[in-house]
Amino acid sequence: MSFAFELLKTDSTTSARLGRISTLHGIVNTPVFMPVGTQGTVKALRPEDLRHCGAQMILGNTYHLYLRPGHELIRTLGGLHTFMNWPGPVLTDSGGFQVYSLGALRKIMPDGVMFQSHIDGSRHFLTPQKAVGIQEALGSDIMMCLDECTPYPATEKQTADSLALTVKWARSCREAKTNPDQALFGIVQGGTYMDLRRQAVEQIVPIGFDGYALGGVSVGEPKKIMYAITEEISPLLPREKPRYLMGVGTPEDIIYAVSRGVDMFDCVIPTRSARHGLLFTNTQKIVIKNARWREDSNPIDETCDCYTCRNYSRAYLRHLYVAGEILAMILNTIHNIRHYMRLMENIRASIQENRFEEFAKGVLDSKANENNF
RNA sequence: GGAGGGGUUCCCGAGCGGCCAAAGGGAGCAGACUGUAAAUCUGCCGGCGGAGCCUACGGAGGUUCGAAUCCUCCCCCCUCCA
Repeated sequence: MSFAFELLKTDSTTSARLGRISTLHGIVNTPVFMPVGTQGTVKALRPEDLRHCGAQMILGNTYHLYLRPGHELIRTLGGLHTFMNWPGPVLTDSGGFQVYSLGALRKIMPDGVMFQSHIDGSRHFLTPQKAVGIQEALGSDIMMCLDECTPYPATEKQTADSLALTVKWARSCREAKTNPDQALFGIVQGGTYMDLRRQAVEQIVPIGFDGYALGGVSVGEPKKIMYAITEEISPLLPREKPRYLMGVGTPEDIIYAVSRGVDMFDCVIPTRSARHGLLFTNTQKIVIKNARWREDSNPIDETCDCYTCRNYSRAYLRHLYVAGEILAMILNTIHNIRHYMRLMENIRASIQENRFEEFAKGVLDSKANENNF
């Protein structure tokens, strides 16, 4: 068993935790933010860009890689790490999010999900067993259970039924797992119903996973609810296992969740926003296409050490974006990912130095000033 | 000199008596994006605080209850023939 989690430190005033995940492909310091690389690539970035930005672990996606190019092909070519030339740790999502996001193209059944491919319309039946099988073929370091990411809004009955399915599938996934070198995480669902969330914990944890995820948040519910779920449920998860808040989030969301004891995050926000021209800084969000940057010779963020900020002006980045140049997406993504990685580095350092609460407050205060821009 | 075609809102371009401040693109301006069907999507885009009014379809007249649309003259542009 090459997967392990070590809890190194817990913050004295909050529930923030400092930890270390060991995998066959390397060490991951937590709290960690994992850039999303759905189709075997973090869009617009080369692996070396990711490394230079400080990325430790990235995501891949079961559903997408199964459809194209096919998990057996990837297995034949040496697994996902080799295939995509990313030697570091990889976490694969199970396709559970696609159960949600491809709502119109799938049918949920007791034993799995009937998907209609968004690529060519062909039909595919994804079961918990298959989801694990695909992820074993991909060779990811952390596999996720197939779940149903319950949509918002959903009635209590719908949510309970959905949760029952997720729990049942979690057991199937656990049983289907054969490779001891790959970790498998369980996922806590339960929508916006706290009782169901607690039940989910009670039912998922005993199955015995290497880590636990909080899923089904950031699907359109009010932020308050997401925070409440995080606050309530995170402490109920086993202390000695990594906690993963799926699909989250904004820098503010991450800081909040870290303060409640969450260790792992992933989100498309930094990468997608970058491609769409929204750039993060400590004090403001920059919509790079805005006319106000037309003649601005400053970098996106004076305090940023990324390749983009060290070499290019806002005016140039605006030009590239407006002109529709590929380089705009590359440079923007490098910046946003580096921004997120620095955020996580700062979070880890502040926990280490027992000043996380102060750090969090500082960041949130400067974020609050965004409204002034 | 002769024959034909054309000048529409920032640009291209439809409209060819009322439903036209004028289709559709583009440009411009702004917004959204949370386990990626996303280099995507949305809104605004003549002026004046709105119902409304004003200014607008090369220019000037005219016909008509009503004109970007019909008529007259003028000014430009393009193609072909001499």
